[in-house]
Parts: sequence; structure tokens; C-alpha cells
Amino acid sequence: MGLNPEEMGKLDTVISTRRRIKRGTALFNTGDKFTSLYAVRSGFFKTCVTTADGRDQVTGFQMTGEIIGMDGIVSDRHSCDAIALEDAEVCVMPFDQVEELSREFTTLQHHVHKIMSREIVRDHSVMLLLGSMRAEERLAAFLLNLVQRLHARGFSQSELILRMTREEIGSYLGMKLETVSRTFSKFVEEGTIEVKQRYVHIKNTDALKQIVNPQSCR
Amino acid sequence: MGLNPEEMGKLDTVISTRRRIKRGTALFNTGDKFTSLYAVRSGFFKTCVTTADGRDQVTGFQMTGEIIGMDGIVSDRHSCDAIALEDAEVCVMPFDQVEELSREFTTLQHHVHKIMSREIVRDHSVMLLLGSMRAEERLAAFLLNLVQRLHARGFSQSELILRMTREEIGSYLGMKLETVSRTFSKFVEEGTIEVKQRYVHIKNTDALKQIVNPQSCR
DNA sequence: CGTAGTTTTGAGAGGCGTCAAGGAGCGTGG
DNA sequence: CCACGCTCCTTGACGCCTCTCAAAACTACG
Repeated sequence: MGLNPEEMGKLDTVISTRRRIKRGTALFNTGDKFTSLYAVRSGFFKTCVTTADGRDQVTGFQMTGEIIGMDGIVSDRHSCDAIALEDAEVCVMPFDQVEELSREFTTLQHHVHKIMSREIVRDHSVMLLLGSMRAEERLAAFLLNLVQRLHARGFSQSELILRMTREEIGSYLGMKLETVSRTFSKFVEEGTIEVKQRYVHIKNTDALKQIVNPQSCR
Repeated sequence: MGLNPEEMGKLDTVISTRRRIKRGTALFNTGDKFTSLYAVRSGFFKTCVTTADGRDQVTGFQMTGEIIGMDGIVSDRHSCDAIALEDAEVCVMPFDQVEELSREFTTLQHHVHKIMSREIVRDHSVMLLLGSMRAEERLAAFLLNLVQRLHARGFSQSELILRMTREEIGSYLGMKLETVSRTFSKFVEEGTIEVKQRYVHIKNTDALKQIVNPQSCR
């Protein structure tokens, strides 16, 4: 991040608190008072919003190094649930301290702004996915995004374990779990991937890219 | 915003520059260097992202008082287009000056964070709309949101002029323009609204709310 | 080894997209 | 002032993609 030792020391005091979250439990729920941002140290989360009539929508999946909780700043209360999909640990970063240090260190301030901007840009690409892609394209884009983020963390480029159910994938991608399952099966038939429950092996990355972006070579 | 006179004075220097944008032209385009945030003073904008293969998705409509450009912070380049849907004027707020003043004034700093958080929360509700609502629900939610924002600016609670085409509404809501038009017609048949081209009169707000939220009274 | 949760697969229905044609509104120029 | 063309909007017919409902298979876990 380009911080000097002094800055690093100050930062350490902010993120001194850790918190463990067991699989299936919430880091926070809709309506909870907002106090802190959370950096995922280990484990895997989903965030989801819920309507009055019980429908819900997974708005994102977060893995190691990603930040959760920015939804709470605007109204001082969280507007979504953050659920651990496996046993997880987060760094608790009290937001008033983050703001205090941001005033002191330009680098940190800009970093905070970038993190929020990145979330906005990510959300826009999900809107594009939900608004204009068909089922196959959505799932292909999802798999490519997931494996790319895992690869950036030192994992395989071609193999991954899904931490979420078909239903959660479907909720994120705006499709029913049966459609998710069928689309997986279709990719398997075409020889693009191998699937064994939560395990996925991407045999042909280019084929997936082709599906997402049919005519990129005009 | 709760700023004192000194703070107001400083702030004025940041937003001294104005810029006029003619209808149909861009405030910025994808790939443009990011320098500033823009506050809409008058007029109406859309922001949209584009894929390599030419599909695009309207990610939002912005009216007076709303802020455009936060997508550019993360990579120093804009990741979407901002197009004026009618002749418009914006305040140009150079982002380095915004950051500088934010370090000085806690109130402003927190305000900036809130604006970005609000955008994130808004995006999440659009994801919910795109991911789990049917055409009627989407259009009803869209009309209610639009008229509510207009009412907050002193306009009517029941009448509005659409600044965007059916196609742009459809792109935002993830449906084709024909479906938008048919859904408008359906609402008219049911006596919920009156439509005359871009003019819309909401005759029964509760009916629209009922459509968005069918079972909120369980 | 039984049970609950998850996933797969099938059959049928329906909502929305696609294609196509016609109509209305608006700006421009004769 | 009116005609013309352009853009935008509406409506119909048809087909496909995805949802819904249902049943069965598989896995994990106690």
C-alpha cells in the first residue's frame, strides 16, 4: 500500500482487534448499528439484502483481503447481512479510527476512497451481468471472476472449491438453483469444465471467455 | 450539511468551477482520466457501462444535487460514460482538493464517505431489482423511486416527465424497450397511471407499492 | 445406517425477447 | 405554414429461455 513504518504502526493499532465467525453465522445483520469495517483475514463471506416480503439477493461474495461493511456508513446502520460461508476470521477496523487516521495520512485516505470506488465499479459490472446477460453468460462470468480472484491469492487458475450452494450462486446471478445446476451440466457436457459437487475444474478457460464475450473480436 | 462559515468558504473555492453540458453529450466517457467529482446543479444524466461486444447497461440516472464520477477513483480513469439527457450544468470538484479539505474538516470527510456509501447501497437495491423482480415490479419500483426523488426536490408526488427513452429505462431495468412499453400500457389499462409519451401521472401510488411489495403485510 | 440438506434431471407452463409493422411527435427546411 | 424525415413509441404474433413443480440421487453428518 506504500505506507512507511510510522504509518504501519498506527495502522496496526486500528486493526488490533480480530473476530472469529463460525460458518453459517452473521458478522452483522441488517439494522445492526454500524461501527466498523471488516477485513477478511480468512474464510469466505456472502452479503445479502432482503425485501419486506422475504425475497433476498446475494450482493457479493468476499474472500481473504476484501473489505466488508461499507454499506453501513450512510445511515449508521447496516443495510445487508454478512454471513460466513465457512469458519472465518476478520480484522475489526472501527470506522471512527479509520477516519481519524485518514486525516493524518494521505495515502491511507486515498486507499479508503479507492476501496469504496472499487466496490461501486464492481456493483456496476454485476448490474451489467444481471441486466443484459443470459444464464450461460452469467455463470461463465461468475466462474472466471471467482477463479481470477483465487489465483491472485495464490490458488490454482483452473481448479476451485465453491464455498456457496447452487441456490446462493443463483441468488447472486439472478437465476433459480435449477437453472444454475442445468447450466453447470451443460458446461460439463461441452467439456468446458468438470464438476463434482462443490469442486470445479475449468478445462477450457477460453471457451468460458468466449461465452461471456461472444463477439469481442469484431 | 452542518458546516460553519469558514468551512463553507473553503468549500466554495473547491466548487468554483462550473461546466455546462448540452443534451446528448458526455460529461465524461469510459477511459477518460479521472480528475473530479461532479455535482449536478441542473439537468439530468444517465451513467452507463459498455461491454467489449457493444452491449451496454444504464447503471443510474442522476438529478439535481446528486454526485457523479466516483467510479473513476479506483483506477484513475472513468469506467462508465456520463451522458446528459437534457441540457445540464454541473459543479466541478477536483478530487485532490476534495481529499485535501476532507483532511481538514471532519464533517466534510464523513460527508464524502456517506455519499460513496449511499451509492453502494443504491447499487445493491438495483441488484435486488434486477435479480429477483419481474417486469411489472421493476417498472413500478422505478416509477416510485423517480417520483420520490423528484418530490424531495419540490416537484409533484404524482406527476413527472421522463427524461429518458423507453430503451434507456429498459437498459436500466434489464428489460427490452417493447416490454417497458407493454408494461406501461398494462398499468394504464389497470387505471394505475396515465401516460402521454414522456409525461406520467401516477393515479394510484398504493397500487404501485402493492406491485413492488406483494406480501408486505404477512 | 438413517436423515436432512443439496444437487440433478425431467416435464410443462409462461413471461419476456425477437421480429415486424404502423403510428405519433418533433425538428428542419422549403 | 406545411411537408418531410427522423426518432421514439406502441402493438401484435410467435418462439425460446427460464421458472415452476416434482421426484430421485447423492453427500454429509450424526
